Amino acid sequence: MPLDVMGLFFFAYRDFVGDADALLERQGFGRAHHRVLYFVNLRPGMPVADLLDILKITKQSLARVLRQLVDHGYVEQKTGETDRRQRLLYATEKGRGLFETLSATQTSRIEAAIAALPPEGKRTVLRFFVGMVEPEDRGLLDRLKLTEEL
Amino acid sequence: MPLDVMGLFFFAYRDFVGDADALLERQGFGRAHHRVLYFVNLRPGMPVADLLDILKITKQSLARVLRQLVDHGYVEQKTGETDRRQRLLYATEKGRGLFETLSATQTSRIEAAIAALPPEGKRTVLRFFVGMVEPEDRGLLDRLKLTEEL
DNA sequence: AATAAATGTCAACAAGGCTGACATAAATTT
DNA sequence: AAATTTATGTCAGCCTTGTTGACATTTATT
Repeated sequence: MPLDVMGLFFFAYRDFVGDADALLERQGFGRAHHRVLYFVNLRPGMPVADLLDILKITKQSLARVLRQLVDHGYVEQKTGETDRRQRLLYATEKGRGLFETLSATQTSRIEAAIAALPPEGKRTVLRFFVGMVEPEDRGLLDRLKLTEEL
Repeated sequence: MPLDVMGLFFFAYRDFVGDADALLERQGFGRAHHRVLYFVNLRPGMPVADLLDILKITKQSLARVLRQLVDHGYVEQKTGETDRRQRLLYATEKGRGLFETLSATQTSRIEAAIAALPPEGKRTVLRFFVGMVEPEDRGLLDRLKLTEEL
């Protein structure tokens, strides 16, 4: 059993998400808000249904978090042009600012970890991550343009 | 910003932990129980304090989960020999069995992802993970013998 | 006109984090 | 020997973020 991979995966993810926790708390937000901010910043104009597929949570859970982000002016919703039933999600200027603050420590941590690897290190790590994702979701990774370096 | 690493890290971890969720639910357990089972299987005889350091949760949170594991016969506690204040944690035969069941799908997922990488792939990934961990906790990784392949 | 889809909302519940306060036994320090 | 510290446990209550089920609204599709 690859016990070492399991364990180190746990520690790495623990410290990766831990970076933003203190900052989030000050805003009265949690990790769920951070995840929404990440995807809304990554692909502005994403419909609610896509976010539900990505986060794999229920719409009720998402609604609660999203409402707070909208109410506090971090995210705005616009009616879709081609399909007017959709609410397309956009980060506001304020939302982009918060996301960048939250990401600053994560970014340094990632860049330091990659800098210590051999030349092809980043590609290898990204390929590992893709390999860990459910095959049926790999197309989604492409659509989100997360696999462009591969 | 290494947005791709952030996103793929999220998806990979989501599907990694998701593997065990269905199985855990049948036992009435959750991810917290799984994490305890992992570390108790990895290093039998671990004192409670070490587990608290690792999981970075409060003793009250751990106590709840640990109590259920002990009550259902998956984990047993023995008084430390050198320091009789300590309660050393051991997985029972039943606990080892459950852990192996929970790990089966995670193991295949990890092995498949690594098999698709170049020869040095596993080492690169492990080194990345270590690089993501807080420097002050890297000694802990060594003590847990999670860095032996590096 | 009927149905389906995208979204929102209300209500109730559970897991698993948290804090604070207090208790006990064993080790260590004074 | 006494005082203090350490390792652990426990009670009580709170918060975030997940869950299910039911129902409403608007817009698209059939």
